[in-house]
Amino acid sequence: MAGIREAKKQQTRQAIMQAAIKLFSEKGFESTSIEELAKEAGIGKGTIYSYFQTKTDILYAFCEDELANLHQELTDNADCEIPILKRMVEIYMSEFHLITENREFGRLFMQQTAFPREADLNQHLENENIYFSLLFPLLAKAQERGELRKDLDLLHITGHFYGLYLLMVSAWFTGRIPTEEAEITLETLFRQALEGLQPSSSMERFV
Amino acid sequence: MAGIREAKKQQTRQAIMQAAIKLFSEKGFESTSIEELAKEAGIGKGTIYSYFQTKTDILYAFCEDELANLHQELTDNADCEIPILKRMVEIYMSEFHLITENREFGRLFMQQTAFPREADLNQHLENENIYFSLLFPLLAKAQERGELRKDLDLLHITGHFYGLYLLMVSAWFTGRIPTEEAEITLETLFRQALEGLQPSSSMERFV
DNA sequence: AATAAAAATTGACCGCGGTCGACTTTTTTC
DNA sequence: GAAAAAAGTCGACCGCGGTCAATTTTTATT
Repeated sequence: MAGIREAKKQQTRQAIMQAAIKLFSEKGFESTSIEELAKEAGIGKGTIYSYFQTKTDILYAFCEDELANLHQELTDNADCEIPILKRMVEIYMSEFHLITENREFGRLFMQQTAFPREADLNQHLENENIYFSLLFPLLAKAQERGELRKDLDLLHITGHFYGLYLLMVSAWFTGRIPTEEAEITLETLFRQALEGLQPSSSMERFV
Repeated sequence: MAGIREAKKQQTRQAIMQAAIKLFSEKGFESTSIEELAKEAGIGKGTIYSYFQTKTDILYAFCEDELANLHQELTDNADCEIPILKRMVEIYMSEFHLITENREFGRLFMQQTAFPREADLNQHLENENIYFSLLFPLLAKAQERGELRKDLDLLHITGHFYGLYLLMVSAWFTGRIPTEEAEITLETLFRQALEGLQPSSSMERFV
């Protein structure tokens, strides 16, 4: 039987993930040692390292699973026709929700996502592409509808929104905004971005 | 003499910083052990921990020194009258320059600045205030000149620019933009922010 | 079924960051 | 200036993340 090994590997990987979810949730990431994790998963310590390169990789694997689910969900009921502002807030807030669920996971994940180690770049770019494939269609449609300027690069627009999201999450971690204000803050920032920071010609009468 | 102890402490602190700059530059942050650092500074390992709480704190202390110098410099020749776009690009690019000088320092610093550990929040907020005291006057003046909308919160405007800066730095770390494109990218993003992502009334003829 | 080759598992081991109680130096008290 | 108190220094020690040579398990070959 040629499949035994493959099947077992998947099983072991799952066992590690399950143990990780359990122990990380119970005692936190830092307080859980690799040895405990291995014991809980019913394997030896060294074996873990033939499934994950580092301890944090285990965490990221979990985060990416969650994120992949989320993106699938978002893609499935992708309604391109609702206003872009509302839609973008919706998308980013659902990601933000994952972060608030476990602050410590979230911190490490954001650190690694925004400013990744050189070694993790490939994996990072993969995730980014998933993102783009979700956002580009939405933004392109919005351009066609006249909600977004057509002379702007889609990449720059995506980046613009993402940058504002980063800022909001950063502000949350530093305690500058509480969880319940996150959404309104993000919406305000996005609206600012759409309308522009400088007085528009049509608004000159107010200035 | 009551001052002996104080003076010595400052001296020792400096010795640690000097040793850190030397060794971190020579062999990198991760490859330098606390024990080596202590030896280079001519003190015992444990003593380091009565000056810095963690190894990374030594790094941050260095970064903050650099940043404080930079901010002093920027405050000194603060010309409030040049266009806000140009001025903001200038300010953020000079900070970005510090980051490019040592990628690894930069990564840790950005990770910690944007998404700080709970324990470091106080220190973080202090730094943020220095920032605000630099930016607020500039932005307020720009509002008066009519370069920025007066109906927007200064905090949100600051955040908006900072968010775009975060995005640009993130894109640099992920290799999406090379060093020489950093400035033009930042300028593009800032201009987008000023003009707005949606078609302005005065531009409707182009749509 | 026997044997060889390949792959996976393991835990003793390493080096590191960080701790802590023992020790030394400085300051205060009288 | 002697003794007590306070502050500072130190390195053996701890637990952890991560490695690797030895071993076991699976697959390929005949």
